Amino acid sequence: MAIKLFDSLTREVRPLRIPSAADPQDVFSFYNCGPTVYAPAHIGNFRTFVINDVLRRLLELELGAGKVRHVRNLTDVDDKTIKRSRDENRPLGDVTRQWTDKFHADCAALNCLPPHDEPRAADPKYLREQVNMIECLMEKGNAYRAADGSVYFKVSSFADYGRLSRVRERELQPGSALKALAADADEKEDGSDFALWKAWKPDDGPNKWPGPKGAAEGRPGWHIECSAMSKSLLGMTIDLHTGGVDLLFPHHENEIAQSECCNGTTFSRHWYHSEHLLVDGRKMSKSLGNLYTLDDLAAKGFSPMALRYALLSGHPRKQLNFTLDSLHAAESALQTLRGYRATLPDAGVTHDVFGPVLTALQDDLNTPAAFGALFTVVNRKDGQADRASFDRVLFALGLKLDAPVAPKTEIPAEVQLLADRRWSAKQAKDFASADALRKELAAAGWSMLDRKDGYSLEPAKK
RNA sequence: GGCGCGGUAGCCAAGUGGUAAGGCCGAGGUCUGCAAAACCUCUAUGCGUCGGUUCAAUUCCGACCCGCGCCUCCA
Repeated sequence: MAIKLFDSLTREVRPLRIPSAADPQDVFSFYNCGPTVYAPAHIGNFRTFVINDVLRRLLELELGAGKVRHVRNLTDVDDKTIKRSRDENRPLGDVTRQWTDKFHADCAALNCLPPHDEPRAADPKYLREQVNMIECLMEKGNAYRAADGSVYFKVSSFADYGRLSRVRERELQPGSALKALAADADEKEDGSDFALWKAWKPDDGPNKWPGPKGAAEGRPGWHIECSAMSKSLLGMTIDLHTGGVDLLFPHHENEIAQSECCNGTTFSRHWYHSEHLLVDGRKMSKSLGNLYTLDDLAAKGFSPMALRYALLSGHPRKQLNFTLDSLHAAESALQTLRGYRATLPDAGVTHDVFGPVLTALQDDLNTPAAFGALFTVVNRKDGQADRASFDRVLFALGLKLDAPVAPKTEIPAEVQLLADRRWSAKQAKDFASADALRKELAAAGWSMLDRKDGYSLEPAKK
């Protein structure tokens, strides 16, 4: 069964290309715009990466692991990374390595499969590719050198510009957007042109590289990295390009312009954009102070797997309002799945009762419907399910059901004493005292869990 | 102002022209001395408002109200 996915360009749900099974060279090429590594990624970033991870997993299940090539880039040279390096007075490479490592650790915690390639924009190999592409655009008359040695893409040279975001149908809000347009208007021939290469400025410090022929030393613009790295690793036409909705314009619009002008062929057969995660009903932002990282949630006692579940609990193409409540719900739901899995026989069932879960995912990545289908089977408890088929859908969703690591909490001596006294009272069948002591423990913030042969203490749940 | 998305039970969230999946919370029960866990049962005559089309609308159409996003380097 083919995977169907909404295509942002044609605005319809349509099947993804199926590579030829007979041709081992024919693989499904999938490029996902990655993070800028200058700070920890926030949970909104991870919504996109988790959704893309489910897509990757689904493709592997559908086509076979060897038939999918997944690339996700790292933006490690841009205004923000350079600013960080300047502010902290350390080399750009140190800064980006630190945050790349953190990103990888967070992805691993969220059980995201590593992409097959993870190219970096500042990698000399890919800097060369970017410069090549800019030179190609200059030769073809799609780009020009500005007075300061920067190079800009000439938007008017590409007739198809704006097809993805339908930017031509929009009218700019006077005041806000127009101001931004004016920022570097001196250097551009036209306000809508965008930078391919940025000439070095003192603020850039030591971060500069030889530019395209005729241009000044400097660094690549943001958009060109994806065009160049995608071409280098996946070829001129790829099967699928994804990212968050905010990348639709201008980033992806500009990528199309660069790639199609340089290569003379279709850039991507399919475009997919996941919607934003909101917090408190608003987009996350530093200025609103509603930005969470994985570490913030860990500090509140939530597991990364609960976040993964919560991020998938809304339809990927709809805004999802994140709340701490949704994390509580996710922890409980995961616990239910854990208990259920323990009841399953290893194998030996003739038909796959979890088919509807995968069907929901294949239908435009409907993750909430997939969870619904999953729990419908779980609740049936008709003995028809086996562990192998359950694990298959868990793989698709990327859910790991390891027992959560209980945070080690020091038990205060007085709490331990109360617990010991209660245990003794219980053994002596002095239930009145035992109950009173349980209340004292609760007041101290502890729950005492009785077993036949002893007890354990846990911090009381809220 | 332009472009786009959304409003479904206490919270979250699928879905369909023919009478509302699922998760969480909550309630009752079984089991435990009690508690916890586990398991069982229950929980929207209703899908923003008002009209229209239809045998039938939450689902289609129109108007309106409310919320959110994007509009040149934010996933």
